[in-house]
Amino acid sequence: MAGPRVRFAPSPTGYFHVGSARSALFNWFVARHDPEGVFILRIEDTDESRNREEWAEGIVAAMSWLGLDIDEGPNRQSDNVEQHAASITSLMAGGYLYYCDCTTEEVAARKGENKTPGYDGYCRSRGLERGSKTAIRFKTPREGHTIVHDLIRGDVDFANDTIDDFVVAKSSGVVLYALANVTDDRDDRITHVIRGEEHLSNAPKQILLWDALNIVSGSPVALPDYAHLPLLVNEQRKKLSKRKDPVATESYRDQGYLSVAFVNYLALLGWSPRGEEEIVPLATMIEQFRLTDVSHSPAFFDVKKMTHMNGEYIRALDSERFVKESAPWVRPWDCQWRPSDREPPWNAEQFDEALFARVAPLVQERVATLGEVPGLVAFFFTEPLLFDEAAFATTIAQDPLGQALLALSVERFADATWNAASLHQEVLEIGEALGLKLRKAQAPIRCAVTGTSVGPPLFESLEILGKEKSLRRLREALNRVSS
RNA sequence: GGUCCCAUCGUCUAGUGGCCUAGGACAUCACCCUCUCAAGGUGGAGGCACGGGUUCGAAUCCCGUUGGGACUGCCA
Repeated sequence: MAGPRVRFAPSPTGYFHVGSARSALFNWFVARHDPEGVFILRIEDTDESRNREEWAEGIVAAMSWLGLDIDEGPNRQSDNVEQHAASITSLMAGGYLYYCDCTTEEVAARKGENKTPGYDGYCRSRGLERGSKTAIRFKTPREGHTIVHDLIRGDVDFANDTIDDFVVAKSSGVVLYALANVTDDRDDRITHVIRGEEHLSNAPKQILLWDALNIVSGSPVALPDYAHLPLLVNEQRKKLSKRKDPVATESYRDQGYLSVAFVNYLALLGWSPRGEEEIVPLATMIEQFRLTDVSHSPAFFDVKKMTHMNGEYIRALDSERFVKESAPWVRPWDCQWRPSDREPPWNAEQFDEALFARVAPLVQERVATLGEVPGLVAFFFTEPLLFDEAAFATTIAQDPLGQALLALSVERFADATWNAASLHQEVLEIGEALGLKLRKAQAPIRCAVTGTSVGPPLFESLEILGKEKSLRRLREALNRVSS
């Protein structure tokens, strides 16, 4: 028996929605779970306003970043317009469709108090011919029920009389989603339709179309299994909105989320691996994933939790890999891909790759996203130093003891052996001389040398920065007080 | 309004009639570690929406209530 054939069928927009990413991932899981599974990408671009070339490229790029490799495609729905038209022709011939010239206003006006949902079927028996203003509607059966066999939710029962005679083709001739999608799914021999829950109410219409097509085409295709994924919601428990919520996958990439962490987190939204551990290898997810295990209720997209997981993934990288992954943020100029609007505060001349490699281990365990890396190492590469004025004021400017400590440090550092261990010892002693614990004694030096009160371990940083530069900064900080 | 979906800690979830005094993770609080900040360690607080059934026994099954949500386009 052949494996499952699944498709991810996004409509192009300006970015890749995280909800789409999750749908794509679950489809991909189903395909990869079976050695013979096939994952198809079909871009549904039939709406004229949604067919910009770069948008489709964005989808492919985002999926490639996520590691969701495609077996067939990307296919364009717009390449299938002939098949869509053929569906219309045969369905019309079979008596399943009719022309309708009602305007939106007329439909609404006639609806009135009527109990019938949506369109009331006014044109069904008018025997209209094709015209420039005629849309095409489906003759939804008035009797009976349509059952959606949903792998996640079980059987969902829709009474046919609650479904209106929906439009399958616009007056312009363009075939609409419901039919275009079904036609393509039939042609692609899709076995599992896995998509967001917002499509659940489309399912009975599509099943009706599928069955009708089976009859008129003379070549029946087995109905696919359906699986409607729980929605991704915001804090207000509403479907993630492109307006109000940060939903662009690309922006998470820009911020420095690792794709493996992103995927792992996404998988946890509506599904969970066996056992107590949530951070699991991709292969484990693929192996354990079952559509029937997907949860029924909406899931909140919790960036905080994802950030924590990303931190764990970053810390688990070996140092060399961390340096490599950080490249787009620390030396974007020689990277193929670079985050948008995130230039580091230094230029190619100031940056020193070897030096960065030495400090990398110090920052690796301190960041949750790669986008935080430049901020932590900026003092190594920028000149002049950028000061956190509040920190400068409390640790140096307004603290005579801090100034005394800096002065003493300048003296003693001049003859010090320049490595972290002995610098540590020096500062310990300088502090003692002034009656300061190391905690207090390191603060002014840190601020003078790095410009802030927080950062990588100080003594290692001094060692790497070098004696000359460190001493110069200590003096400059002192000078800064008087000016 | 109509149709449909959903309901375990603040959040994501484990749980498929007895193993549940409900487990884990994030967030949160306390303490430990500590040159700052993190990370890490230990511990704490925190949940089965409500009401009826069924059953010897229900977070788990049924019904109802309440509450949330999706859809209701000549968009997908």
